[in-house]
Formats: sequence, structure tokens, C-alpha cells
Amino acid sequence: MKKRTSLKDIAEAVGVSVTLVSYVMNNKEKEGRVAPETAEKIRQIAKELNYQPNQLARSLKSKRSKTIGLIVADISNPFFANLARIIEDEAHSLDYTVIFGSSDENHIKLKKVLDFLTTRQVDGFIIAPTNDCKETVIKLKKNQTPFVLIDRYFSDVATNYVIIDNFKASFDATAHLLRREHQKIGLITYKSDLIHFKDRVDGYLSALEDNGQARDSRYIREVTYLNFEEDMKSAIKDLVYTEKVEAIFFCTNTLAIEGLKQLFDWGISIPDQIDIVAFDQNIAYDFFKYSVPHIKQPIKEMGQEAVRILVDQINGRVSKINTVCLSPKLIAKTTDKLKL
Amino acid sequence: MKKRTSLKDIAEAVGVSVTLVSYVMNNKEKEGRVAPETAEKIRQIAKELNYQPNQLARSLKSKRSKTIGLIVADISNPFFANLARIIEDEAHSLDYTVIFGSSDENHIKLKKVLDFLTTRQVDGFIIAPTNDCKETVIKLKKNQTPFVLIDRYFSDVATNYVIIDNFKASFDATAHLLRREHQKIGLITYKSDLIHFKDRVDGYLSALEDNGQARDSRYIREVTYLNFEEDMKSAIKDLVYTEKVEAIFFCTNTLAIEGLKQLFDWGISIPDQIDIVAFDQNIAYDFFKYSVPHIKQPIKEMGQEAVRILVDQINGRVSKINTVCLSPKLIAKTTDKLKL
DNA sequence: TTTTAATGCTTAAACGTTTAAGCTAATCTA
DNA sequence: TAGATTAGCTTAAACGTTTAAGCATTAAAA
Repeated sequence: MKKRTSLKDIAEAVGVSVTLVSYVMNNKEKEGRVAPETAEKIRQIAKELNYQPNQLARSLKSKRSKTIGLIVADISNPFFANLARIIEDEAHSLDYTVIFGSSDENHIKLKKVLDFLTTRQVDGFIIAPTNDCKETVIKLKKNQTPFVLIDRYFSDVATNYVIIDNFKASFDATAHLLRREHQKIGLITYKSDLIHFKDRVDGYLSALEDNGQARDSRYIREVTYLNFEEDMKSAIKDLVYTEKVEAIFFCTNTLAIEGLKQLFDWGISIPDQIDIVAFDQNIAYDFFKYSVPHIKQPIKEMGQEAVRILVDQINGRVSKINTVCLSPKLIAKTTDKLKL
Repeated sequence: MKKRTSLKDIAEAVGVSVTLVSYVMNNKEKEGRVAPETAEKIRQIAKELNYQPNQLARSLKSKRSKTIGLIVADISNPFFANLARIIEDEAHSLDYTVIFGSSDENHIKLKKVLDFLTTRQVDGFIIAPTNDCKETVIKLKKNQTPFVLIDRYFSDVATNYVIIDNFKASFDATAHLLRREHQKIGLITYKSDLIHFKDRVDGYLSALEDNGQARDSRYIREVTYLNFEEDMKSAIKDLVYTEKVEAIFFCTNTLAIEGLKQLFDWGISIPDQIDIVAFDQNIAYDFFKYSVPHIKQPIKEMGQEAVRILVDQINGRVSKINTVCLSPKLIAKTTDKLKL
């Protein structure tokens, strides 16, 4: 790599001190009291030499790297990829770069990635926390590292976060299925202590209760990340053939996709045999003859709010905790025929 | 953000010079000739103070940021998201972080992102070049900035690149359709000067020629990025209803997805009415009753090779140009019934 | 016993910035 | 005309590292 031109190079070429060049390059000629002709000359030479400031050196001095670290479960998961794109745009518009890492829903990996990015002097983090990472988050808070949790949060740790109203999402989804006169509604979620899953289960149970049914966990199945496909297979088999549920609500996009695959493999017709609601959008649904009812997440707002809150905290514009809970929307064609 | 502990802090706590601490932290006690007891004490205090080196300062000194810039068309496109994930893993394993940006297939945006990331003292780039960005690439080369092109390349500019054999991919796809006895095979591509599209068209034409047909562009349709859906609509309408093609080969995953959507909208049954081959995998295909024939790209190898080549160049281990052309694979069930 | 070598440390400069403080010469005030 | 102000510059220190060079002190070699 060719040597990049520095302030020193310009200073030597013009025959002035580095300081003067710095003032001009930062448009602080007034404070630096630089003669207009000198400023002009500096600007010209800077252009000729194609000067680009070394952000590293700047950061070292200012203790601001103008970089934010994004840690998601998996950047190749469409939900996070979409979120990443929004965050990229928003960050760039505020002159921040984004550096990312995937945790694979594993708190040890998350800590590793966090440490790795911390070394890089990131100004702050946007993190989708994993199961069991509460300690890491608490430590981050103790260190006063600016960060915002996204998609998930901890109810007993006061942090910035941007989430959706998972209770409502789930309540609406279940209510939709109840409106379609189903008696037995299954729910498939991940085995996890993360609060957003608990909220989703809670919304489901409350909708049942609202409908005069018991808060019954009988039709709830939890699958693990590690044994994903196998668990899903038995969950579906169990719900459909043993419990004979009439509908299933899938708590995430990955669950919905895998669940639907298996339902298809069993030759089960949707929504006639099994009615469903999915969480989050997916391109695949565009190809279903039947328009898949799903919870639409306001991804754009989530990403933008997260960046905004983080940058505000980085700049110390705000010291209090900032939490945002956005409203998801159930997308279900009202024209969908009822089951009866 | 609380002040992070620096070498100086440790030095003061132990009562030695910063130099000594630096030697120990870099495991260069031998060269630094540090007494074992001193080294032990330093290590202990460093641990107590939770020392994490400031990579910024290191980079400034070493002129190596240990960061690579990834510029793709759109990080939310599944192909690039998957690629990003591979690149992340590979880079992290070599102690490099990844900072990314999306070009939206626009060469002006690409240049902007490139400049933005350059300021951040990236050690090198992995770039999916856009149409019309040749000048930018040439400039990058002149500056001796290490970079690798990915997915696309320029035949008349000698650069590192990692691509797939697009000619073969397309040839195989077309040959597959010919084997299924189609006479009129359509091809839908983007209007672009990028060589990989030209190669894909060329592979198609050559397959036709090999089959005794003319190298006829009659059934080729080009759509634009800007007017994507409209263009696709007229392309499909034109090919299906005017030209009455029997099969269509889609040159990218985005084209295939949008094309299939429209075919579905027209109520056209696949593969009976229109037979197809898609480029790249997509989750949606998992839900088709008919297993969608598609070109499978070796994404993992692409990402890994790109990082390997880039890091080799950054470290000056290699000065010559490095090009990799990987073999794509046509995935088509041999059991698919022939049309006749 | 004198010279040489090894050991264990420190000093200092550098990477590219930013910014407070200082210096000189010209200009203004009274 | 003396004193104060201002314009236009420079010096120097700092951010957190790395690393060459130097300096005592002790141990080994001659």
C-alpha cells in the first residue's frame, strides 16, 4: 500500500506548520487565525495530494472511533441482515461505520465477539443478546460502555433497548386464530430464558384466557438451537398427530420456515388442515397460494431508533436509560375464509 | 465510557516503564530481557486491571488496522448476507475485523462507501464491483490498495478476484433445459456491462449453438435495477405470451425470485407450462412441490478464498495477481420428469 | 585481574492527529 | 509615542502503542 498523504506532507509542501494545516482541514481557520491566502494554498495542495484524514489518529486523540459494533445472532439470517442494512444506512449518515459479528445464539461466542470488537475501540454496541448473556450485559453496563439491546432485552436489567411489543404480537396472532374458531392452538418457540420468548408465550396464554380458555401450556412446544430440526420434527408430529391441534403459531421466522417445511413434508395442507401464523416476513411466503398470516416487525424503525439512541448516548447527549417498544402488526387478509 | 486501562496504568501500578509492560504483553520477554518475576507481576496486574490493548494505537504505529472493508451490492440480499457471514468467520479467525457497506449496484455510491471506509484505514477491500465502476477499481489498483473483487470482475483489468465459472454455470443450465427437449429457451438478465452477465449470456448462447441452434438473442431480455418490477413484468409477458418460450433461465437470485413471483401471478404452472432454472439457492424453493433446478454457488469457498487472497496480499506474502474461478454446480433432480 | 558479555531495566522517538499556549510583528488606541 | 491589541504563525504536548538504542550492574571469559 502506497503511503497515504498526511498533514505533515501538506505542511512541508506548503512550507507551514502541521498545526496550520490541521486548522484549515477542519475549517477552523477562524480560531486558528489563518490568512485567507495561506488557507487557500493549503486547501489546494491538500487536494492535489488527495489528502484523506487518518481516522485512526483522530480517534486516538479524540477517544472516539466513530465506529459502532453490531452483534447479532447470525448476519445471514434475513431478519438480522435486513436490520444490518438499515443500521448501516443510518450509521453512515451520522458518519459512523459499522463493524459486525455473529454470536450464533451462544453467550460464550457473544462474549468473544464483544471482546474482539472492544479491542477495536468501538464507541458503542448494538447487541441482540443471547440466552445466558445477562452477566456480560451487566458487565458492559458497569464499564459504562454505551450500548443498546435490540430485538431482545432483560426485564431485570435497566438498559437501553429497542424491541417490539412481543406480548401484543403474540396476543394478536393467537386472537386471530381464535377468531377463526380454532379450539386447540399450538405454539412453537425456542427453549430459552430470553424475555421476548416469555412475552410471546404470555401473549398467547393471555389471548386464550381472554377467550375463556385456561392458561394451558399443553400445546406449547420448545425446540433447541442445537437439535433444531429433530426437535421441530417431534414438536410438529406431537402437536398435529397426538394433540390434534388445529393451528400453530410460530414464534420466530426460523421456526416458521422450518415448521412449514415439515408440515409440507407431512403433506399437511395449510390452512385447511393446520392454520398458522408466522413471526416476521419471509420471501418464501410470496409464493404461497395462501397468503401467510404473519407478524410484521417494523425493522426500519427498530434499526433507526437503535442507532439514534446509541449515538445519543455516545455523545453524552442523554444520560438516562432509553427504551423503545414498537408495535408489530398482524398481517392477515381479512378475506381469508374462516374455517367453519 | 469509563477510561480503559492502558500500558501506562499497568506500568505505574507495577512501578516499571511502559516499555517493559509492552514487551510482556506481547510475549516478547525474551527480546525485552524481562526478569521472570517482573513479567509475572505485570501479567497479574494487567489481568486485575482487565487490560485490553488499544488496537487503534497499535494500528497507528504499525500502519495495519487489521480491518477489512467489505463492499457488496446489498447486505440484505441473501447471497451477500451469506457471503458476509463466511467472510466474517474467516476474517475473525485471522484476527481481522470486517466493516461493511452496500453499494446498491450504483458506482457513485460504491465510490462514496469506498472513500468512507478508506478514511478508516482499512487494510484492504473485498468488493463486489458494480456496473461502471471500472475507473474506481483502476484507481484503487494505482494506489496499490490491496483488494479482491468477488462475484464479478473485469476481464481487461488485472486484479485479484474470486468468481465462479459463469460460462459453465449458464451452459449447464441451458443444456439442462435443452435435454428436456425445449426448443425456445428464454433468458432474463440485468442490463449491465459487468462481465459475469456477459459470460452468463455467452454460456447460454454457446449451449444453444452446441445443440445445433443459432446463437440467437431473440429470447434474451434485459431488465434494469431501477425499474425492476415493471421491466420484469414486460419481460415475462413478452417471453411467455409473444415469443411463446417453453423455458426460462434466470441469471441471478433476485431475477429468479421476482420472475417466479410474476409467473405465479400469471397463473403459469412450473415446470409444465414454463420450465425454469434459477441462479443461486433460495429458501423459497424449499416450499415448491417441484424441486427448482438451480445453479449452486460455492459461497463458502468464495468467501474463504477471498479473505485468504486479501490477507496474503496485505501481508505482502504474495505480489502477483491471484485469481480464483470456482465451479458452480447445477442442482437438478435427475428424476424430474422430462416434458415429453 | 581485566575485558567481554549478559541481564534487567529505561529513555526517547515515532505513528498522524488535535489544541492550548506562546511568540513576533503589525496595527490600533489615547 | 507608549501601551495594548490583533493577526498570523509556531512550539509542544498529548492520545496508546512499539521498538531501537542506551545505561548500569552483575556474571563469565581471558
